[in-house]
Parts: sequence; C-alpha cells; structure tokens
Amino acid sequence: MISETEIILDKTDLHILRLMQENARISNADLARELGMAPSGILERVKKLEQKNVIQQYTARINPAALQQNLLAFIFMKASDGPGSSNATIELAKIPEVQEVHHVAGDDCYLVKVRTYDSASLMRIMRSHFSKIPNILSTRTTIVLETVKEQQQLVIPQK
Amino acid sequence: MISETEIILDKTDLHILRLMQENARISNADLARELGMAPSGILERVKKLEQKNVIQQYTARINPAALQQNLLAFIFMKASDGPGSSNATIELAKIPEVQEVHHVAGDDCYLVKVRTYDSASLMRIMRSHFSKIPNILSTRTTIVLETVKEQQQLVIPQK
DNA sequence: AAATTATATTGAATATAATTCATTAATACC
DNA sequence: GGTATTAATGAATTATATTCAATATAATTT
Repeated sequence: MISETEIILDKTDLHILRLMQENARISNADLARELGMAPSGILERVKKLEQKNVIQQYTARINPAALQQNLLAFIFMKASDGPGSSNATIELAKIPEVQEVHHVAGDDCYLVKVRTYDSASLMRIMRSHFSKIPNILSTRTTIVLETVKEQQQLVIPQK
Repeated sequence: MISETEIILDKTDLHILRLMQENARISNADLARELGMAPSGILERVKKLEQKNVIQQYTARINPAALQQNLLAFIFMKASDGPGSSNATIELAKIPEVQEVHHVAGDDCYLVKVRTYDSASLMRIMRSHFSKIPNILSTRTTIVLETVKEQQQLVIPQK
C-alpha cells in the first residue's frame, strides 16, 4: 500500500502523538500551549493524523480487576489452513474476549490473547467458539499468573 | 487489598466506561447527553473512576506502521529466581520497547512482548538489556508475521 | 421507622475551550 | 521566478468544562 508508505511525520506530529499517547484527553488548547502554536493549527494536525490512520483510536484503559476480569491467557493454535488472513483468524478476531490474534512464525500458527473472568469462562469460550472454527488442529494454553506490565504505548522518537 | 475488592460499579459507571473505552475524547457534555444526566454529575463520576483507578489512563492508539515499528515479538524466558515480582520482571518492565511482562504458569517463567523497528533492533535490545538481567537462564523468541487483531478493550457488562 | 449523616445530582454562573473561516505565511512544483 | 498547494494564524462564534450552593437521594444509626 502506498498510503502506508507515504506517511511522513514531522517533529510537530511526533510531539502531538507523544502527548496524546500519554493523555488522550488533553485539551486542544493545552496541546497548542505545549507546542507553541495556534489551537486551530493543532486541530488541523490532529484531524489529519486521524484521517491518515496514524491515530487509530482514543481509548480509556480500564483496570480489568475492577470488572473482575482476572484471567488472562495466551493460546497457541495450530491450524491446517495456509498462511495469510485465514478464516480461522477472522473468526477468532470476532470474539470480544479475544484481545489479540497474531499469525506467528514457527510451529504454532496462531497466538491468541484472551481475557475473561475465570478459567470456567475461558473454557466456555473455547468450547463455544473455538470448536466451531474449522481447521484448528490443536491448542496449547498458557495461563498468566501475574501481570507486571501491560500497555501498547509505542516509543516515539523526537525526530 | 480491600481497596480493589471494594469497588462497586453501577449501571451508570459501566455505561460511562463503555463510552470512554470506545472514545476517550468524548466530551463531558456528550457523555451527559447519552446518559441523560447533568454534565456536573458526570464529571464527578469520571473523577471518581479515575481516583479509584478504574480508569487507568486515556491513551491514543497509534498505528505502529506509521512509525515503522513493524517487528512484534513474544519472548518466553526461564529465570532462576522464584515466583512473585522478581527483580527480572521489574527490570524488563523498565524497557520502553517492552509492552508486556507476564509471569506465567508452566515451564517458561515469563512472557514478554516487545515492539521494535526490525529484528536488528530487537537483537540490540536483547543484547543490551536482557543479558544484563541476572537469573535469566534461557529465552525462546516467537516472531509475529501478521497481526489480525490487537486491542486491550474489555467486555463491559450492561449491569 | 424517624432522625441523622453521608453521598450524589442538579442547575445556574463563569471561565475556558472547540471550531470555523478569511487572511497570511510557508513550501513545493513547474 | 512565478504559481499552486499546503499549512498556520487570529479573531469571532459556539460549545464545553468546571465550580458551587442547593436539593435530592441513599445509607446508617438509634
């Protein structure tokens, strides 16, 4: 895709991204103050970053424990269909408790991250959804005992 | 911790969380309109959710490809120190390119998610940081070829 | 159950911010 | 070097955030 390659971000864009990644609810006025620019100019920049899909979403990170979602698991899956965006991954991605679906190199084909209440609800999801997806040959589940760090923030260069 | 257990979220809180998780830059006025409440009341609620650490952060999800951060890897590590928040995990968590550090059940002790530009920069991080952490016995790295889904959004019940 | 206390919500007022758009400035392109 | 394109400013308007006293609601105590 040319559109992906063409994205050129200057110092100002990176600065905006850094501030917004840290606090998405920063006001446009505060952004303008930080960057020493007019608010209207910042607004233009931000809109463009959204349009270009550089900024994909503004989201609140919610404490999973507050919602009693204490089970986190990584599931490795072998599937018989070839590489690329297979049916299996698309079906997996539809499940709301599935937070990540990756196609990985090596023996196991897919890596799936799932967050649920407990092991019982994980089992329920695996039975009700995974078993309905054809081509899945085997799964290997790794349960997380404790999470020390969990964020998606990128390292954003100064320039 | 009692503070974690004591958190009680009502229908209104959950509704706020749902809207904010979907769009963290929603205006307080729009939140109020959606919930049929006064803006001042909503503001109170949101502040409390922040104080109680239910809302942990507002963040912009940035397209990694826009910053040429195209390498994603999961690294399984065996360490000689016992379970719990070991030194190794704390050191790993400090590395900005490290997005996740989990302590997992089973043979491998830690699961680490790392995002970098390319395999060369991953190697650089592993050499410069990982090797300096004592107690790491071995590592096994899984490279992601393609990501189909990646988000941290929780399934928030209606009530 | 009434009285008391604590908690949450409202509504109005004020301060601050978002947004628009015409003008000016800066850049890129022939 | 002149023209076209893109970006930034500043002022005006509209909308929003925030505060706070008053009121309502819920919880607790006796």
